[in-house]
Amino acid sequence: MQVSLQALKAFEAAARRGSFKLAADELSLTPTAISHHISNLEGRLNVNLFHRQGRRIALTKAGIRLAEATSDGFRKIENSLEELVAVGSKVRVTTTSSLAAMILIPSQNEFEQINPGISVEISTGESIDNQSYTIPIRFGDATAIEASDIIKSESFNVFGASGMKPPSWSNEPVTLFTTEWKNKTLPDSPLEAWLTINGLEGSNIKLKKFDQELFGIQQAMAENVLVFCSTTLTKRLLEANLLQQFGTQPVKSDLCYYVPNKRSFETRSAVRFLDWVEGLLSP
Amino acid sequence: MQVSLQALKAFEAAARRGSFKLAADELSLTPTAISHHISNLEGRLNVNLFHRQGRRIALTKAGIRLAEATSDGFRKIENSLEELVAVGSKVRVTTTSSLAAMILIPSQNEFEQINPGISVEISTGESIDNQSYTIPIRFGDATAIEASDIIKSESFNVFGASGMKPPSWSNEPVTLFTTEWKNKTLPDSPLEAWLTINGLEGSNIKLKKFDQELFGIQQAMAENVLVFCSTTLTKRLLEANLLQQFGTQPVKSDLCYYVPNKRSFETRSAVRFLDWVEGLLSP
DNA sequence: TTTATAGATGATTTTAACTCATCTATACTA
DNA sequence: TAGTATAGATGAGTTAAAATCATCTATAAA
Repeated sequence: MQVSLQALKAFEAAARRGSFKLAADELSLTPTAISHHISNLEGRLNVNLFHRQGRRIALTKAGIRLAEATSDGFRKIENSLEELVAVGSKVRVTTTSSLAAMILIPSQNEFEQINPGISVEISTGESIDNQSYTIPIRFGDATAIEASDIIKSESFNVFGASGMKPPSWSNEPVTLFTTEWKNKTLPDSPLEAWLTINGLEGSNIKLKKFDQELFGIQQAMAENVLVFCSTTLTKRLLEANLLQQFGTQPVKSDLCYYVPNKRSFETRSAVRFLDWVEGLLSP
Repeated sequence: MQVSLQALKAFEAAARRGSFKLAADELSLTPTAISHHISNLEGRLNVNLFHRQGRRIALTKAGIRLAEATSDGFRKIENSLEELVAVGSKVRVTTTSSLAAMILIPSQNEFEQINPGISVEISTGESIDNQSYTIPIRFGDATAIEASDIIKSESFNVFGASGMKPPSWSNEPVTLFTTEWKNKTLPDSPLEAWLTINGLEGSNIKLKKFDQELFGIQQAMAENVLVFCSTTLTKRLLEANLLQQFGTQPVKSDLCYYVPNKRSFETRSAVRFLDWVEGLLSP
């Protein structure tokens, strides 16, 4: 096409505003630039687009036609751009209650301060809005998931509130909170393996099961009871000295946090956010 | 808008062709230019538009969305431009049979040779196609028409084939062809005024009336008879020595050729054609 | 009439766009 | 499984398009 797009943009603005000066203001140009663009356009098309009566201008019939097409065309493009800019400056994450409440939400502010211009929106539950461009961080079976999608493989250990005395596994019965996933297809939390590793198979343990790790951890802290749970979720609480470990060895599990098709997230904000979350969760 | 339209054009082509190189060929640019444009775009939008796997590229979800919008938008604009270019390179004229046959069609070729790139289409009759952008050259009452719309005011005179002897008005009866317009609202052809001016009021004249000047002129030439008609239509035939005058004075009339809203024709081809027609008809 | 404003026009300057040279990764070929 | 050709990325340098400035004209408002 032998005409310049900028000339068309100038024309579109001038046609819409009915004035070269107003068009110039809108596009942050001088009226001279608009005038040059339009006369260039008219020359190339061999068609007058404006009637000029001294300082007054009015669209010709041909100008009206072209103005309709350019307005529609540019509006379509601009709408799409605005949408993309909005998408590019916002990260929407949906994940489990536990990861959201114990890791993401407490760290959200830090991320936003390091990355001005990116706002983060965290939601939990059954994908509240099914909009695209929302990053799901799911909890699942690492053996069934593409390795490149995994953000963090889960290890488990026993934790207690920071003031607690170390438990004596051999003597009295010990109350231990643990989690039984609502989703039965998930691997169980690896309590047996943990007991084996730590030589505690025969201990007298009274289990209480929660369906989300979050609740078990909070309840354990409130009641001064032990909880068997993810090392990921407890990382912050350990660092803040609200939880403690008791010299036991953590045990690896087949559970993990992952993002389906992680590489397909194309906004740079999303990539940056995911990199940051991986850093947050790595030891 | 903070992104360049040229970058969007480059993106649109690359998205449509699925290759920077092909896009570059299409836009007569180097692949480097496309690459720069697209990475500029991605940077400004904070969104990746293509997945790159080495030398293979594929649109991201965001890229697909933007590609749809840009393709639609640019196509809309380009269609309109093509239409305007077509309109700008063609002049369509509709006029009376007489003007068409005796002036415009014989001169059409000359105009097209002086103005390469402009093609002329001449039609007669009741506006064969009511399309816009067709210039009507009408025959009408000069007293009822905007002065600026008039192309040529009509004068009338008596003509005969070039071999004829001058008529002797006073002696024998003279046969004279003349025109009676089908359209009764038009002023009559000014035969009375012409006789007065030339001092021939009492002559013995046998009138034969045609409803188009063209027919009267052609018939008069064929039968070696005099015809009272427009000086405009006979101009070419006089110059070609196919018709002659006999020393009589022409008489002005209220008839004229005109173009309704002449100034509203905005293609430069149309303006040039009308200027040329005026030149053609001026003495 | 005077003044202020919008636009046209031509020369000059600035900036954005394009290319060139170089490099990397991948696909094709032998 | 090198060897070659091709697509694209990257940074520096060049060019051409686009913007401005200065000047001028026509019109609307005061």
